[in-house]
Amino acid sequence: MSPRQPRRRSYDQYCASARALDAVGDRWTLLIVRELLAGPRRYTDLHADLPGVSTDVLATRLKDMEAQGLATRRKIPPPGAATVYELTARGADLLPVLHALAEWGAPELGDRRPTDALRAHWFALPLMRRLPATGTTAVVDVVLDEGVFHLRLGGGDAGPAYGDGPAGAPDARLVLDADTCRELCEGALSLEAGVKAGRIEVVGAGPVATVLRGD
Amino acid sequence: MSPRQPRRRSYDQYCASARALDAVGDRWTLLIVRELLAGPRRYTDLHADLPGVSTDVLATRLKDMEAQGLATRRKIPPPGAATVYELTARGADLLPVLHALAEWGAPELGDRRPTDALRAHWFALPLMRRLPATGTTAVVDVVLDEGVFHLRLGGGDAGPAYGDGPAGAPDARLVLDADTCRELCEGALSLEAGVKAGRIEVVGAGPVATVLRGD
DNA sequence: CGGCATCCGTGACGATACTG
DNA sequence: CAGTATCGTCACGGATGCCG
Repeated sequence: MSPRQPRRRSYDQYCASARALDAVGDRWTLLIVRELLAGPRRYTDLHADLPGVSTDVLATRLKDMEAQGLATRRKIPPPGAATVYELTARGADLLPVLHALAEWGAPELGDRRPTDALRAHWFALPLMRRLPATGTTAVVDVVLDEGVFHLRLGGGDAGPAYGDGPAGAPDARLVLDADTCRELCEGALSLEAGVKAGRIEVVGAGPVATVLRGD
Repeated sequence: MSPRQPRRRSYDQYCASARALDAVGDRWTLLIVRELLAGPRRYTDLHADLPGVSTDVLATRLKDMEAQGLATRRKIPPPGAATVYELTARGADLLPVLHALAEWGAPELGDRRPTDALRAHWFALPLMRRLPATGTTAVVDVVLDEGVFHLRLGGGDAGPAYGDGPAGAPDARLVLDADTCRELCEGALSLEAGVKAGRIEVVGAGPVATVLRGD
C-alpha cells in the first residue's frame, strides 16, 4: 500500500543548517510559510497568492509540511465550510528565518519589473523591522493601493506578527503607496521624512500614532 | 556569442523574501555560503566538504554567485598557488540567514544517521548563539575528534565570525565530543553543566576562559 | 593535481486538463 | 473548492574525460 515515498532528497549532513534546508529548502516551501504566517489560508487562496506555483507542487508541499509537523489541515464548519491550512508552533518558528531573508533581500527589490506580482502583505516582513518600538503591543494597519494588512508590533510571542484577516480597531493606520513602502523597507526613507514629504499619512490619535509620526 | 543564459528561474514576486530566494534559494547555494563564511576556499576543498554535490553543479553555483556579487575568485600567488573563492561583503551579509536556519534546524539534528557526513566547523553557527557574551572580542578554539575550528565572539563586524584557517593564540579552548556539542547547540545542555559533568574541558587562564567556565 | 566540461539517467518542476 | 492525472522539459547527481 504505502507507495514508499522514494525518500525525500536530503543533504545527509549532520549540520543544523543543512537539516533546516532538508525541511524547508525545497522550491516554494518558504514562500508558503510566508503566506501562512499571515494566518490560516485555503488552498485556493494560497494558489492565488503564489503565482507560478503549479497545483500539484502546491499540494505536494502542503502534504510534506503536514508530514513534517510544520502545518496542519483544519475544517472550518460555519457557512464558509472549507479546509484551511495553518502553521503549527514549529512552523511559526520559521519567522526569524523569513525575517533574515527579507532583510537581506530588501536591497534587491529595486524597481518593480513588469512580470513581478505584488501583494500588499509581502511588505509586512521587511517593514516590521523598520518601524520604531512602541513599548507595548500595538496593531498598525497598513493601507496600500494593492491592499491592506496589519502588523502587531512589540508583542512577538503570541502567534503570527502580521496578517490580513479581520481586525479590530487598530492603534494606528499608515497610508502610503508601494514605492514609498519599498523605500521604507530598504531604509532609504525614514518614516519621519516620509510623513514630512506628504508621502505617508499616519491616521490615529493615540500614543502609537504619535510615536509613528516621530513627534 | 553570449549564450543567453535562459534566465535563471525567478519567482517573479515583488517581495524581499522572494528576491532573496531568487538569489540563494537554489539547492546547495546556502551550504556553499556556509562553507565560505569560514574563510576562503578552493574548489576542491568545497567539493570535499559538500559531499553529494556534483562537480558541474558546484561550478555552476560558484559562477552564479560570482555573477550576483556574492563571491569572488582570487589567485593566491605564494607556494600554494591556487584559485580560491571568497565571499564579498554582500555574501557575508547572509550570516544572519544561516544563523536563523541553524537555530531552527538544531532541534532536528537528533541522532546522527549513518549516512550523515560531519565536519567540525558545521557546529560553529549554532554554537555561537549558545556561548555567553564575553564583553570584548574573543577567539575561542573548539576541539572535537572530527576537527578544530575557532569562533570569534563579541565582534560581529569584521569579517567572518568563525573559521578554521590558521589562528593565533586563542583566548580559550573548548574540548568536547560531537554529541556533547549537539546538546549544547540544542540548548539541552548548558556550558556550565557540561563542564561540571566532565564532558567539556575549558582550557585557558584568561578572563574569557573564566567566563566560559561559568564562574 | 586542481578546475572544470560533457554525457547520461532519473527525478523534480511547470502548464494544462480533468474530476469528486 | 480542492485537489489528481498527464506530459514535456529541465535541473540534479554520478561518472568520466580534458586541459593547463
